[in-house]
Amino acid sequence: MYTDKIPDIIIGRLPVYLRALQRMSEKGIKTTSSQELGEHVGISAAQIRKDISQFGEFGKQGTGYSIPFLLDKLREILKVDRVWEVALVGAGDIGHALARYQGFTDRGFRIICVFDNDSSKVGAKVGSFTVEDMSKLSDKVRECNIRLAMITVPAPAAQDVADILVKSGIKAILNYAPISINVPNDVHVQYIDPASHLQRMTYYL
Amino acid sequence: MYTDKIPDIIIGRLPVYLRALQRMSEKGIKTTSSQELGEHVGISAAQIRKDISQFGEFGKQGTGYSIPFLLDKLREILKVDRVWEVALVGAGDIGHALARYQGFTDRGFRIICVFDNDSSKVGAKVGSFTVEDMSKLSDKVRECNIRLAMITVPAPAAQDVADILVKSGIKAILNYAPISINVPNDVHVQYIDPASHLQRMTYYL
DNA sequence: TAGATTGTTAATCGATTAACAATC
DNA sequence: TAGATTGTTAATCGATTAACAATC
Repeated sequence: MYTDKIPDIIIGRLPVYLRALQRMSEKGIKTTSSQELGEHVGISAAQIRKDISQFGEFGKQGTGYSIPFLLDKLREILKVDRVWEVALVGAGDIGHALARYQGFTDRGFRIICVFDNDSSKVGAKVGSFTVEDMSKLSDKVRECNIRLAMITVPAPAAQDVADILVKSGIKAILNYAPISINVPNDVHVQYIDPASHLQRMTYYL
Repeated sequence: MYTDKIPDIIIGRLPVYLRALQRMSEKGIKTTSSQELGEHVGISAAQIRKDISQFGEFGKQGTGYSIPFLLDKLREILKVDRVWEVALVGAGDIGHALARYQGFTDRGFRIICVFDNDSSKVGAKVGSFTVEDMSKLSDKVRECNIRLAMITVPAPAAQDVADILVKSGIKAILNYAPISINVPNDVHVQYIDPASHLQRMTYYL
């Protein structure tokens, strides 16, 4: 175990392991091996052992890994052994879907507010939330000390929204707008763009 | 230029370049450099030149790349110089959002049918589509020779849906269900799982 | 004990970067 | 022409794999 500086590519695989282990756990499975987990997620057993061993000796020779134990450890490593409050900006179709999404529960996240700049949407209900005006965004993020946000506004508005979020203290952004956004080095961005994902596959067809 | 076997990691960056170039083009910009494009997408100029040069000599010393020309080439390489028909399975909130999503137009994709196994949803309208029963899925995919599908069903149903899709001839799947699915080697899968994307960032907070 | 599987090492493989001649 | 920027090479850096001693 050497906790120096873990490569980001390893960090990116941990949520995949965590997700698979959560599924196994739901099925009542209590133990797994790097071999078995690897078959589930499509990653070699050697790589899984190497990845996990970066953080400690979580397995047992001969028997493999205790799923509840490894779940705890991975949640702790990824800091999702708590619940993060998330701000959602954009109350369109995708925003609606996210506001009502059940999949954040038990994975460490909870949306707590929804914003839009469209006055016809402000005040309306989206899931269990009342849409607030964009002008309230900054204060809310600061007051509640929110660190995470999701952007589901149209592409031309995304950079402006990102700038406001960054200025308000947001440190991680999940961007659904199909455009690259520029943020300071200490702010993390992940992109979800279905067309890009599809384009990555059509190359091979 | 050596068209041997392009690494998948390069293919994965091409949609990002394509997206950025499309934005520049919309703004009326006609020319760019590896330097400028790199600043937009957060990738080094050297890497962009290297990636692009895998496919041909598309730039000019001194002036850089013609955006319309590079757009054409990238679309051709990624095979999105045409329109791919896509089947959507799952008419929940995410399915709704995708069915109504305007972002596929001009990026090479068009949803042509929506399926669900919930009899209360079958026959209902989702965007401009009428939801069809899952039992019709296989025939439809075969008849229309559909190669691409998106899965937006709950996790426990995703593997079954994937199996049906694969058996019907689907070769690329965009999976929104938060679970790894197993498919044959010649079928491509991409995952969209907001919780996983967020977990990848909380590590750094 | 015998069998199974980890954690880790060393070797291999692949990706990124820096540098620069070529040339627009 | 002078300045800018490509495409490509070689060097560096990083990731993956194979193998196996340790040990449950």
